[in-house]
Amino acid sequence: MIYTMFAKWVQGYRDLPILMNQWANVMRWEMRTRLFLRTAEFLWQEGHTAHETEAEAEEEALKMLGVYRTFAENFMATPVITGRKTDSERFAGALRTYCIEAMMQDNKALQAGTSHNLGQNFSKVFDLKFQGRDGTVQYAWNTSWGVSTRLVGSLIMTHSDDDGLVLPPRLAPTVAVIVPIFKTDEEKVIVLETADAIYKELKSKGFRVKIDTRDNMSPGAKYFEWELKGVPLRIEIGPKDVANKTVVIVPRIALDSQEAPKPGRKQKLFVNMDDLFDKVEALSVELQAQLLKNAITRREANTIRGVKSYEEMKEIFSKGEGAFVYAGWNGDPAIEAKVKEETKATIRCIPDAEFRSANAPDKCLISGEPAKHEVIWAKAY
RNA sequence: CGGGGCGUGGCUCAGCCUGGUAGAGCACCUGGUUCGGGACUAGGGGGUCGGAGGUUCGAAUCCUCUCGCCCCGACCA
Repeated sequence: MIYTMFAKWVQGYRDLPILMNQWANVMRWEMRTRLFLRTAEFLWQEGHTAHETEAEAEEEALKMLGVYRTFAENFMATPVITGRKTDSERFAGALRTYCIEAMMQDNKALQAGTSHNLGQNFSKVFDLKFQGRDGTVQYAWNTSWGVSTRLVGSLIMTHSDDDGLVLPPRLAPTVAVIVPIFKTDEEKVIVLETADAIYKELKSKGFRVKIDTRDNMSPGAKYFEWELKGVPLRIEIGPKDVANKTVVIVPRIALDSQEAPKPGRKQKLFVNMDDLFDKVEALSVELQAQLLKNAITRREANTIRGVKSYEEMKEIFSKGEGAFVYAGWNGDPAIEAKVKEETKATIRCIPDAEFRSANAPDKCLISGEPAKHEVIWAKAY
């Protein structure tokens, strides 16, 4: 449909480049579905472009991969590895398929987004031609790229812990929840008045905040409930706080800048009411960064480089879900098939330079032949 | 499509083998005491046991059929 329209719209090089983006619900026949990661119906975003030159298309494909990476890292706090797919994992009609790969907490890999340089494959099928600067008629160069609601799954599986969901502040519908604490009726009046003032102040400054005034629940029960829902910051305010003009802020995850909490405990930060807004803003920024940092640390701790033999790699994948294993590969699809058969691990990508090992292996781990690429092996969702 | 499992108050499940007054925890309602990490206590409401048929004096329980859901495999973003 999109290429049919492209073919009608594009006559000369001045009509290029052209871009169409759409959000659409997609239905797929899936024998086995998995919540968020593989559903029979899902919402996705797909973009398509047509360009005058191959170089321009390549640039676009890489640019969009970068956009996805930025969103994953800066908003979802989910670190990703950018790279290229091998021929066997490449999108059928593409020249090259690029991807962002994330590691979940069970060490399995999840493809979080893709971007394809389609070459002229589609333009030839749909007769998408234009008259070039030199007067000759040429086929356009295409790209396509997409992400889906699978990103929701990756966010959940990257950050959540035994207490429940953990949401990055930049995406959390509620960034902070205020829990008032009181015993007597007199305390209730005072505390609620102050808590409400704080609530209104934060809200008026554009902060996404909620106040939990339910009186049929103990404060502790509320803490657990909001933690379960992944709210990044909790603001506790009780009679003592009102008297001291302070509040207690409890971050959803431990922050490196604060003293480590005792096991089973959470960090409690005593904050002056006067600079509450600045503090809350700073803490949400810090928490956002902490999430990304924790996820990178976890990924690197479960990444294995310098594997000596295929036997060693098989050993790694025989235990639990394994790891990201960096190894040399001779470029032979038969090797991929063999490893998949024997370990269930596949080549997730040929990583970009930034992610390659300092001293990349020069031999294929499986065949012993000279390595064409350093690749990442992992079990995938 | 092949293999396995499950349907019992709102939720999670026990009871079924060996038929005999439908249960527990959570949730809900009322009172009292509580409230800075999931409150306690006393009382209370709520269930055609997925559906149909059969066996039996008697079926949540045994038999037959049927509907729905879940898990595993191949498949796949």
